[in-house]
Amino acid sequence: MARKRQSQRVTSYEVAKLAGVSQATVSRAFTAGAQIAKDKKDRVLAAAKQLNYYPNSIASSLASASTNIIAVIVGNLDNPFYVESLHAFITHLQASGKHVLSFTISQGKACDDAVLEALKYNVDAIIVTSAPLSNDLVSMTKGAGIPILLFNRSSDDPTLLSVRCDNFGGGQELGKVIYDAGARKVLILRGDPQGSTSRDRVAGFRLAVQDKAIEAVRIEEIDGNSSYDGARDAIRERFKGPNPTFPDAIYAVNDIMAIGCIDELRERFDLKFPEDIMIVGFDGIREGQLQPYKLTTIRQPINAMVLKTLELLAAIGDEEDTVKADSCVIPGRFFEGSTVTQMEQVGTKIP
Amino acid sequence: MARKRQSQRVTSYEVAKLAGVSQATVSRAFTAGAQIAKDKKDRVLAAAKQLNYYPNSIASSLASASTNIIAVIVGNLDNPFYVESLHAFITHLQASGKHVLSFTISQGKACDDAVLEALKYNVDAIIVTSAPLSNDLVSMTKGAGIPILLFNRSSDDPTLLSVRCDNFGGGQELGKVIYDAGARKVLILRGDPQGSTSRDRVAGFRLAVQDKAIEAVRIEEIDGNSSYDGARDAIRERFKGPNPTFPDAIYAVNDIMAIGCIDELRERFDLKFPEDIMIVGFDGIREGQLQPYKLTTIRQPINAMVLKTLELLAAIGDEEDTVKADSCVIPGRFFEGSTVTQMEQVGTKIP
DNA sequence: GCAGCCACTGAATGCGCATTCACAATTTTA
DNA sequence: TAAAATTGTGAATGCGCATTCAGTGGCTGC
Repeated sequence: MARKRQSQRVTSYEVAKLAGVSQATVSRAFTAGAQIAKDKKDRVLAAAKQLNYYPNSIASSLASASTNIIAVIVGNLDNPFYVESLHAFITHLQASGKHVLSFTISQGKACDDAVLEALKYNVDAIIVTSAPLSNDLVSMTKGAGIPILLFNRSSDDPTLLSVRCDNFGGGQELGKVIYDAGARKVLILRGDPQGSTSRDRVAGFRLAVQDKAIEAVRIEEIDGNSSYDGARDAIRERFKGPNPTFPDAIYAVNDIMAIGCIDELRERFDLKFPEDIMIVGFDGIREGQLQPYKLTTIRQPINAMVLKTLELLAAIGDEEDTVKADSCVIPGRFFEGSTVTQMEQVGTKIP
Repeated sequence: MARKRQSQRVTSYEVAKLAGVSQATVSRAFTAGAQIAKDKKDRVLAAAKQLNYYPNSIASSLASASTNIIAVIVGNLDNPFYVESLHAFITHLQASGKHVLSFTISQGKACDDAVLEALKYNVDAIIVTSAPLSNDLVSMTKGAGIPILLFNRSSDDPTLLSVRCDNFGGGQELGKVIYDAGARKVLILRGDPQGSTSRDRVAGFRLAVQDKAIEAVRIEEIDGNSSYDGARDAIRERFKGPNPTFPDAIYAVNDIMAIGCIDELRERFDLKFPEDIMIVGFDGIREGQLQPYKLTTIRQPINAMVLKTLELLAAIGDEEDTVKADSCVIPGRFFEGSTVTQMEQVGTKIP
């Protein structure tokens, strides 16, 4: 049934016949940098245009063992951060003649199935953004010689390359900001408890506020499931009952949860930010910068991270294993919104 | 250089040898519904597992002329509506064993390049969400026998299948709501002036408010580029200068522009919705339902639209051209937010 | 007991292209 | 001018699998 298609498609043999050359020459005409005389190439291209021929990438992939397809596995498209990342990957890969095979994983599931599918298609590389990965699969990708890269997460496996933001450093910076703004009672909204990202962001924050031994900071941690709804639920649960007491500040380890917090606290308690309570997020998603939020956060340099990832990919292609894993932590950038109380600038100017 | 990979990969011949069968039998073991005895199949699968074999989909695609890949071309990932659509496509296609090759098109560009790339990969179908398409390309897809479907847009070409929301009807409904709420001076924020979507939504709206001959409605139209920033710019421009006068209501033909309007008007004039000015959007994106917006809108049934699209795809596979194009307009659903003045309910209950 | 049928299997072939190899047609060098 | 290097080309081959075709063996029914 699907069979008729192949007869409809023009092949390089037909072009070769029309152009009066061999099929090999047609192939060369469409291969950048191939050895072919200019006049023949022109003749081939003219014949190809006349017949409406375009190369069959599938056949080409089979013959050359390179598909020009990159698999991008996205953990959670409900989080705009991953949407923006996927967008950046598609845009940049498209610009360099590659293609993106997209997979999504529902929250909390392993991405093993997606990786396996990607392997079947012999993709040139696999990029995993969040989502856990089993060791078996990693060894299968190694067996297949297909590079696999982690984006925005790290792994205990040191042979796995990963590109991520400096989550620890970013957390630290936010901790400092929150402390300097005077918060001494802080609620931390964690994301995925398994994930390295949430863990690092919390650890950096804690270090920063505990460093300041001048005055103790009381910290409480709850889980927000890395999602808007999860955050709202967690906040609702935490502050249920009559007359809840609020912390001085909330640190949500990603922006989408911070937004959930704000919405929930505004709706139920009509709280003002930062007057009643301060809040910071992490990621720098567009939604956080909408006028009703103006969230103070650490902006992840998505573009730089994506470019770095693609750079690594290219490097792997060149010389197998010479890539240093430590070069792949990129600093985030503090974004001053209006959800943290402004202190007098003098203090922060001390070198 | 990329060459070594192929030697690493286990092939069906090796599995065949280990299992003591022919390669053809291995192929059958991995083909659902193929004629193969149970014991042989078990033996093959065991051997495959032992060798870590998995079929090469590229080779399989070449041999069978079906890739199980669907190209999804997304016009504008800055608009959350398209993000949600892409997400839905990926999720549903993944569930049925298909794969998504994603392309994005920058605003206003034609999607010809992406279509051509998709053709090269011999995809099973091409889905285009927004973005214009040249006639040449359409005929090429026909020549290649690859179905092409429009999502959320229509075309003058009647042979092109398209699935979309009832934009005209939705616009009409919003017009009615706005009129009934008492608005007599309305500003319409158009999207892409070329696109059928914006046009239909405006036309329906106009019909509804002009229908009510009781009292004339003054309508003004400006362009918002279908984007958040575009809407903010348009609003800023429109209401610059001292003491601008505002309309009773704004109709943004999509939610993301409505949000841009709200942000701009809040920030510069501290307007309240719906007290100072009413506003409605179209799409029903998640952002519009955040607590600070609660946008009144028409929600596009993305899931239903996506499922319908995939259904059409399946139908095309079965029996060439028997698909009726008119069955593909799906009604949207009015979502009552809090950006339109509530009227007493009595009036609306009149049959 | 034999024709006929069915379920299954393996050998062979081709999908469309890239690539290797050998060779012809140049051009360069000795 | 002969030899060597260079460039360009076509024939042949294989990438890994699905599929067709021609069986083989077991079964049923008469």
